Amino acid sequence: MALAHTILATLGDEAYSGYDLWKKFSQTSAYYWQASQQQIYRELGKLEKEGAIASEIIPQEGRPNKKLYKITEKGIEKLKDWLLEPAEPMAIREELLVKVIAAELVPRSVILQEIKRHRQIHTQQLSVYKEIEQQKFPEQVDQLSFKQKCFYATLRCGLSYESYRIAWCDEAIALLSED
Amino acid sequence: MALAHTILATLGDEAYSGYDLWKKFSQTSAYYWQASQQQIYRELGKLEKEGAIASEIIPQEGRPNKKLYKITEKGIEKLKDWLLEPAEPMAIREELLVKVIAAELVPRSVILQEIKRHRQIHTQQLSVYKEIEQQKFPEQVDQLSFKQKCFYATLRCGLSYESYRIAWCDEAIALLSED
DNA sequence: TTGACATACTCAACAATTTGAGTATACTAT
DNA sequence: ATAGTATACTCAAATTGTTGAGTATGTCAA
Repeated sequence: MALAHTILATLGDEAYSGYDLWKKFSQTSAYYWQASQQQIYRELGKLEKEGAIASEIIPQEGRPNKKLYKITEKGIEKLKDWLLEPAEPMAIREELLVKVIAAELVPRSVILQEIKRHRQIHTQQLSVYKEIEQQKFPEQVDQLSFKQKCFYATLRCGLSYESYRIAWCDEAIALLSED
Repeated sequence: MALAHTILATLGDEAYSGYDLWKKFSQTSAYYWQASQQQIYRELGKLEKEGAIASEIIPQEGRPNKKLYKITEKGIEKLKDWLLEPAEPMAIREELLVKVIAAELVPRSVILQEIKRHRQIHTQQLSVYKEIEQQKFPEQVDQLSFKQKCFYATLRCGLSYESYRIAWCDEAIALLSED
């Protein structure tokens, strides 16, 4: 599964503690994979057991010690093997659409309000991504390294995802508001 | 969770057997919720246990008997209650993006090939949705009933999702092909 | 006549995800 | 003073999702 591989990919760059990974996941990585704290800790435990990552306890003053994880040779091999396997596009599972399907059971305003709320959330997220784009990628894209381009591609995916969602919300609101 | 509610919403229109639901899910409903046969049968069992749906065994000649499920009053209430609760946009979990993040570990052609393969799958799915749009909604959209408009809105979501994915694949291929 | 495919469903096991509580320390603002 | 927030992690339980086998019958084409 992909959480393990996302962690391995992240640890490929530098060492992280579980907590650091969680923060990174809730911030920058949110646009390609989402995971809770508990999931990350458990996955780290599994990966260490199988030898794909190794930890070192860093004593800290004034705050709890942290366990810093690094990827091992074995982990890099595991990641490479996975990269060579094909992956299927992920299934769509969107609660809002299920609600739209059943919308006739409640007053029309209920579903319209809900779509508007989602539009608002996506607009918010879009502006977060736009901020990141401006901060991290102000230069010409062809000046970037391959690695940076890869990261930029995922950010562009997040950006266009939010734009598509907003456009759909507008279309649906127009369609379902008519009398 | 939404699978139960998707089933309830579907049974709101007419009675279905588990097998019929599965077929409907793999065909028309694929663009808002996906579920396997086993998930559907298990969920039907749970829903019947809690009294949200009721079944009737239909003896058939020449093929196995089927268990037809209908929604109950209790099920309709359950569905309505759920419709009134807000839902959060679903988390993005896209394996392809994890692969893009880790792409530097393998030859560039590996990830480019994979993106092209995904582009092909999305193009295929887009044409399926376009076919459905032409077959089921050739008329003026404002002529449709509210219920039909709701269904159409979900189809439009599927259509624009596939278009967005194809556009992203093109962007990513262009970005990552440069030297 | 054999094998593929469709109908119709059940059972079991496992993997992944979510939810919530719990432990501990330290900093900061009211 | 104390409440909120951040750091840092663990444990348990329930739900949801995937994988694969198993049971039965009927149709259709090679």
